[in-house]
Amino acid sequence: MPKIVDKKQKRAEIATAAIKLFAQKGFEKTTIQEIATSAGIGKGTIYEYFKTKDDILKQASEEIFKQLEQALHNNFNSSANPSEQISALSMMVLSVGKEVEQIFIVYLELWLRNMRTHKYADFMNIFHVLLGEMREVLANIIESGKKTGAFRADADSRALAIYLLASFDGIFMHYLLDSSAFDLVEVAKAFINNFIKGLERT
Amino acid sequence: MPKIVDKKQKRAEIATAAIKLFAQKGFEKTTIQEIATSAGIGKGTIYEYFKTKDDILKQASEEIFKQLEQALHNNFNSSANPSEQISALSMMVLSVGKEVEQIFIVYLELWLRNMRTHKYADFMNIFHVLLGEMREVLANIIESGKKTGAFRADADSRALAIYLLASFDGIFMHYLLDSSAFDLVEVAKAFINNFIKGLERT
Amino acid sequence: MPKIVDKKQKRAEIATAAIKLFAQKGFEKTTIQEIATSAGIGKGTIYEYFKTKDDILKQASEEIFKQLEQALHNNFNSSANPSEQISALSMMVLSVGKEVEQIFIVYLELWLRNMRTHKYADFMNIFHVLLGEMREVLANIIESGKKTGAFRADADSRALAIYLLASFDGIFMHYLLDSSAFDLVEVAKAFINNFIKGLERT
Amino acid sequence: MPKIVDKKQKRAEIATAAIKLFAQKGFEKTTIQEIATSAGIGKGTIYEYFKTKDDILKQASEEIFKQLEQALHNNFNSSANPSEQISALSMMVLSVGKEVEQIFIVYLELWLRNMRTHKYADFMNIFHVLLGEMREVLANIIESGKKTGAFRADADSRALAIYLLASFDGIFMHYLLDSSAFDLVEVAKAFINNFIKGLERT
DNA sequence: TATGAATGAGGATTCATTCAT
DNA sequence: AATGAATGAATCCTCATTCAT
Repeated sequence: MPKIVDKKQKRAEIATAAIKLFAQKGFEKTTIQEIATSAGIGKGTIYEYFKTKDDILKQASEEIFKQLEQALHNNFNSSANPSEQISALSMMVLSVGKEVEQIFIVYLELWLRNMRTHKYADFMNIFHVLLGEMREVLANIIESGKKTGAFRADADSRALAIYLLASFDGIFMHYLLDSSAFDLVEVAKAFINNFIKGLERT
Repeated sequence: MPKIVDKKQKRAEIATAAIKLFAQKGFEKTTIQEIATSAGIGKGTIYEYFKTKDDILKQASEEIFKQLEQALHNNFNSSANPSEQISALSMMVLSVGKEVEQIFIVYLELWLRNMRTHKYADFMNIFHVLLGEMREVLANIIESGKKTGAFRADADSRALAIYLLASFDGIFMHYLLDSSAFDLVEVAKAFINNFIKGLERT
Repeated sequence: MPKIVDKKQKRAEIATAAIKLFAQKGFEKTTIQEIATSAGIGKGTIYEYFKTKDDILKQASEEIFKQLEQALHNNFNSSANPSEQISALSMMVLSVGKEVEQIFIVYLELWLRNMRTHKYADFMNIFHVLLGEMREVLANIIESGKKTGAFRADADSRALAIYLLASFDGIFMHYLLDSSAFDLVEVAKAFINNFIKGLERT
Repeated sequence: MPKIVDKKQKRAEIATAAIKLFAQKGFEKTTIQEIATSAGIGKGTIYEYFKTKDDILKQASEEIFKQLEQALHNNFNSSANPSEQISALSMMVLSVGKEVEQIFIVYLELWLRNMRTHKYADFMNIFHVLLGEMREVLANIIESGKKTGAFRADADSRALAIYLLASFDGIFMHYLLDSSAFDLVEVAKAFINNFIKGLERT
């Protein structure tokens, strides 16, 4: 009887090794040999777990979205008032910190790929749903603020939610290009604070 | 020196052809042959104008930043009050429209490349400067608003400028992935409006 | 030694599975995995019965010649006069029918392999002997016809035997390429009949 | 301006080099590198002339049929009486000699490939036509013999033509497997002579 | 100057074979 | 004995780059 292996686990392990490399060098520039070496296995073994190189990217992206989702669900507790909730949610998203940097870079590459094909390929769907959910959550918070009278009644909650979420990608992108240019948390705090101020009734 | 101009012009032409392809397929997946064909010249001729494939990307990125810069400088006239200036600047950046979509995709790929190397390679420097300038312009507008008393005195103008500019990339990125999900201008207007509201004294 | 028989039997079973695949896809294009799957066993198990992939081909060819031989010996009964014997032998060879088509294709591939190496490798020896025997049998029939005065005295029995046997491969080959082009038995009958006519004294 | 090359000629040259190797080692076992080396060019250059490895086989087979056709058309002159014509045609086919041995081996491999796919792929079509023509020519000769009263009126000219042509492949196949076993021309002469005797009226 | 023919380094993928269980 | 996980040698093919014309 052959060695018993948790195929799923091993797939995930390889994907993790791949993500690191994809982040460092990009998908195209990363070779199967490098992934194998990084995963501590033989080149051929990769093909026991993945059909093609693209398949690795697919698995890797699933890994990524799983992590993103987890990071979000773990950290967010919807206590407090709408203003605080927005602030908390924003900080949470942006403070995921170093461990997600790599993830974000691959995430950006995936984004790019999907931009080009102009359709949500496999994996991107997962994210599409996640993004939709987050927009909803955020819009609801704003709506609830409007209901309590804390926020302007004329605020377009969906539009604001969409843009605010998008802005997270933007600031992260700018931050990762040159992290010495500014302090991410500080800048974000100032901005989110201003965003909330814009919402609040006076 | 009758050929000098020609050479420069041809470089630009080739770069333009390249940008289109880079946007469609990505840098790695675009072949020299394709660029040559698209530019209507022979494969070997490319090397009369560019040292390497990377060199084409460099020229392409210069082309891109030239266009971005032009788009910005052309449209922006610093009339009116700070609030209106912010609004105008924002709309201008975001309303560049279809012709810049391709540019943006390549711009994103360049961003990704520089994220990975963790240093501003050649071409990126140009952008670094441009970004710095824009941050400065925006921060100054906010500062001037503070001076006139229109804006909160405690507003961190640099932080807000940094984040607002970054947010443009974010929303554009989200928009280009799925342009049917929302109306870019509408969403941006609502958000910028809120941003200004957050700044204004009450 | 209870396992000995099993082992032999299993070898034969695997070889049978292999022959089917070799006929369909050719030896090179058939993978060990496919043979294993087709035989209903694990890939590794193949190597309990065969040293290498070539070894399977060897066994398969033995299987093939065993079948060919059996088909011949079963059907041939040397009754009647020389003319009838030739006719019967010919028809027997050619009427083996559908079940041997697969066999013939692999047989042809084996032939090709041995043509290339310009030596009778292992398995081919068996056939070499079989071919020799058949030539002998056929030549003897002709000789006996000459002795009884039924056949021309100047007939070169060995040459005719060699060629006639070879012609069976030729017509089978043509038939298998496009079995709709002609009726094998009908064509063969006409030809063999003419062959015998050529032999008979007038 | 680049080197001017007769692409067609070079394709043929490479195909010729390939045929030699295909005959020696078989298509599957012949590597692109080997073909390139044998053709005295670089591995990559092959792909300037052929899309894939299969494409080389296709070109090679065209080369082969061109040669076969030429060999036949060059040598056959329809003089003399039907008996002599048959004799001449047969000898011609079989006496093509050494230079066609290689060709024949590849021809056999092509045959095998097409047997498997059960359809005439590209190249095989050419041969199909050639075979049809030859059957026609041969059948016509027999028919003309029947008309002059030299041959039996009841001879099935088409069947005999089909089989006789097929027999050429058979005897060649046997001869090439072990050319020391018999003298091809001698054996063929005896056989063809007998074939004609079978046809002739008595 | 312009070109495309030539090239080989490089990379994805396949698969026979080994071996630990 | 039976198995399939692991492996790397081997191979096809791509493509940036060079260079002769």
